[in-house]
Amino acid sequence: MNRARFAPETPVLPEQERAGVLLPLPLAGAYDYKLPRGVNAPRGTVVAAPLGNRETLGVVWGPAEGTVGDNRLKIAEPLEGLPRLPASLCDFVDWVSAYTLNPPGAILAMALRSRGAFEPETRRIAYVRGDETPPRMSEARKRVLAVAEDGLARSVPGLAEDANVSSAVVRGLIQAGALKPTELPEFAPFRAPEADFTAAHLNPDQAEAAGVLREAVRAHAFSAHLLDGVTGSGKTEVYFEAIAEALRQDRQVLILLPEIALTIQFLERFAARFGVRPAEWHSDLSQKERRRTYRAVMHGEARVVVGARSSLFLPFPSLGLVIVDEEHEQAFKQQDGAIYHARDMAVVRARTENCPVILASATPSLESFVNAIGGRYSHLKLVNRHGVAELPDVRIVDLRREKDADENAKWLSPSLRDAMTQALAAGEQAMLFLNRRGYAPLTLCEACGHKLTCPNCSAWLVEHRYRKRLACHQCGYEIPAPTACPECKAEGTLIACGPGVERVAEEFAHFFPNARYAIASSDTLHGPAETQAAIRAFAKREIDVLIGTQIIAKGHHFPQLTLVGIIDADLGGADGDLRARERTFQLLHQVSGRAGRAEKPGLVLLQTRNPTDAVMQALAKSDRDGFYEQERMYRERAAAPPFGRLAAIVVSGYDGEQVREIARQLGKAAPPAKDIKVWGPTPAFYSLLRGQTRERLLVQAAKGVDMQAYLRAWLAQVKIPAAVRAAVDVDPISFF
DNA sequence: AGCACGCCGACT
DNA sequence: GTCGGCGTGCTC
Repeated sequence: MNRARFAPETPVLPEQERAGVLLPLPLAGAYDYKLPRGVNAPRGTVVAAPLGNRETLGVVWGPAEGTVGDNRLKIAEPLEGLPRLPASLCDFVDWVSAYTLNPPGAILAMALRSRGAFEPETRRIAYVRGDETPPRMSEARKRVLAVAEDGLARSVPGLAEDANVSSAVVRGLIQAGALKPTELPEFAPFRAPEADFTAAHLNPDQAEAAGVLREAVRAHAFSAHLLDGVTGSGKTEVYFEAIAEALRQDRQVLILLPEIALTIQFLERFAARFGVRPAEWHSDLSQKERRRTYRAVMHGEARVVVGARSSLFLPFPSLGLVIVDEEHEQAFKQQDGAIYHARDMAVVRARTENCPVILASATPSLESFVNAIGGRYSHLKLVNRHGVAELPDVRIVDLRREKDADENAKWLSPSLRDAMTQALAAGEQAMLFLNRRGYAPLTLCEACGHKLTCPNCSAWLVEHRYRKRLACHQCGYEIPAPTACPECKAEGTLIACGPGVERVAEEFAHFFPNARYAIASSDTLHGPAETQAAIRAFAKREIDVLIGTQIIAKGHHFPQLTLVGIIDADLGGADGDLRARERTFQLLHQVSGRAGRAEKPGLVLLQTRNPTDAVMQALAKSDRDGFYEQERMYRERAAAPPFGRLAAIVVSGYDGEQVREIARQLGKAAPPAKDIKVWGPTPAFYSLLRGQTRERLLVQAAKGVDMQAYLRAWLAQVKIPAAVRAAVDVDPISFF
C-alpha cells in the first residue's frame, strides 16, 4: 500500500492524534488508532491499519473512543494520493448499519468491495521508436523497427510477438536507444456521456414528467419521484432527460437495475442517447474492471454508473441523481450477508446525498404506490402507450369449467388451443408463459408414494427431462433421473406431477406439430446464450411460439406477438405470503403487456381455477389502480406494511437440534412490549436449505415503533453460539 | 474476515 | 511420539 512517508526527523509534537478507525470487518464498532505525528485525518480518510499480525484497510470514522489504553494503540497510516471516502457515504454506511442491525464494518466492507482499488497504480511502460539507429542491424532488429514505425506504444512481449522475434532482440534495441520508453496510463479513461448527443422526442406526457425531473435535478436537493407508466410508455426516455440535466450540472448519476435487466440492450440504448455506454457495476466484473470502475467513480470520472444492488455503496463524490428502474422487482432485495432492499436504500442514499431519486415501474410496489398517493413522492404518470393501439384484451379461462374432449390435453385448454390455432393461421406470433423451469416440479412413486426430495434442502427435485436429470432449484444438487424408486426399489413406478415449461412445450408440440417454437428459461444447460438466442429468433420471426418462464416477461417488443397464454395464473398465489397477490399481479401484468401491436390489440388468455379472485378480475378489467386500492385497504386493515412494521429473525446452522434450541431461547427472551407481537419460532418455509436447518421468528409492530431498538434489546438477551447464525431481516418481503 | 490457540486421530 | 482437523475467540 502506498503510505505517506514521514521523515524520522519530523519534530515531535506534544500530542499524537488518535482516531476511531472503522475496519471492513464485522466488529461491533470502530477501533482506536494513533495517527502518524503531525497528521490530522478527517472522517473518510482511508488508512492502512495494522491488525494482529496483518494489515487491513480502514477508514477514519470519528474521534477516538479512549476505552483502550494508549500504549496498546497501533499507528494507522493514511494512504496517499487517494481521495477520502465522501462524508455522505460514511453517513450512509452508518445509516444502513443502524437500520439493518449489521455491524458498521460489515456495511463498510460493501463500500470497499474493490480489493485492488486502493493499491498504488501500477506503471505500465511501453516502447516507441527512439532517435538512435542501432550500430548493428539484423533481420530480427529490422522487423522490430518496422513494427514500431507506426508510432504505437507496445510492451516488450508485445513488440516481440508482433515482430516474431525473441524479447532479447527487443531488449537489445532498447539498450541501443532505438526504442524508447513511454508511460501508459493504467486504464483507458471513461469517456463522458454527452447530455445533448441526440435530442429526445417526447410526447406531451413524457415532456411534462421530464420537466418535473429536470427541475428536481437542478434543485440539488432530495426529492423522490415515482415514474409510473405502462409498458411501452417511454419511461426510459423520460429519465434519460433527468440524466442529461445531471450531466449538464456536472454531477454523477447512479442507475440501479435488477440483475436480470442488466442487458446489452440497455447499454446500447444509453449509448444511442448519450454517445457512449455508461460505466457498469455488477458481480461479473473482473477484478481489473472493478478496480478501474471503482477508481473512476471515486475520482468523479465515471459520470453515469449502471449497476446492480451493490453499486449503491460506490464512493460517488458528486452524486446528483439516483434512478431505480423496475423498482418493484424482488431482485433488489439482498438476501444474504447484510439483508437490505436496494430500492429503499437508494432513497436513503439520495437523502444523504441531498439529490433526487426516481423510482420507475409499470407496476410499482405497493409501498411506492402508497407513498405516491400520499404525496411523499411526486407521482409522474405516463398513460399513452407508444405504437400500440390499446391495452390487450385479457380473458379469463375457467379451468374448472372447460371440459376437455382430448385426453392428451393436460395444460392447454380448448380455448387456448383455439386461439393458438387462429393466431398461427393468421401468421401471428404467440407466447406461452409458465413461471416454472424444467419438466415437472415433483416426481413421486406410484407404488409407495415416496416423493423425490433434495438431501440438503426441504425441497422437491425438479425433473429436467431434456437433460434426463432431477435437480434441486435451491442448492443445485442434481442426480441422473432414476428408473426405480429409491425408497421401495420398484421399477417404472415414478411419475411426473405438474407442469414445467418443458412439459408445456411437449404438449404444445403434440397439438401443433408444424409450429416452430423454442423454450426460454434461465436453465443453465441450455445456457443464457441459448435463451437469448431463442428470444432473438422470436424477435426475428424465425419461430412462431416462445414458451418460457418470467425471463420472457421483460423488455423486448415483439410487433407480431398478438397472443399470450398464461398456463397457470394461480401459481404463487397460494403460499400465504403477504405480497403474493401483489407479485402475481405484477408478473402477469408484465407478461400480458407483451401482447398487442399497432393495428391489432393483443389477446391474453389467463388459465385459472379462481376466476373471481381479485388479481384475475383486475387483470381482466385492466383495472390496475383498482387492484392497488383494494390491496392498500387490505394491508391497512391488517396493519401490514407499509401500515405496520415487520422484521424476521432466521436462525440457521448445521446442527438442527442446536438451531431449534437457540430459536426457542430467542422466542422466550422476546421482551414484552406494547404494540409489538412476536410469532414463532416455526420452521422456515425451506426448513432445510443447503444442509442448514432454519427456524424463523416474526416481529409485527405498529407503524411508529422503533423496531431496531426493540430488536437490539432482544438480541442482547441471548448468547448466539458461533455455529448458529441469527440473521435479522428488517422489512422482510417474502416469508421464506 | 483472518489468524492463532487449543484439544483429539493417523502417520513421517 | 508428532502433524493437523476445525471449534472458539480476539484483533485497537
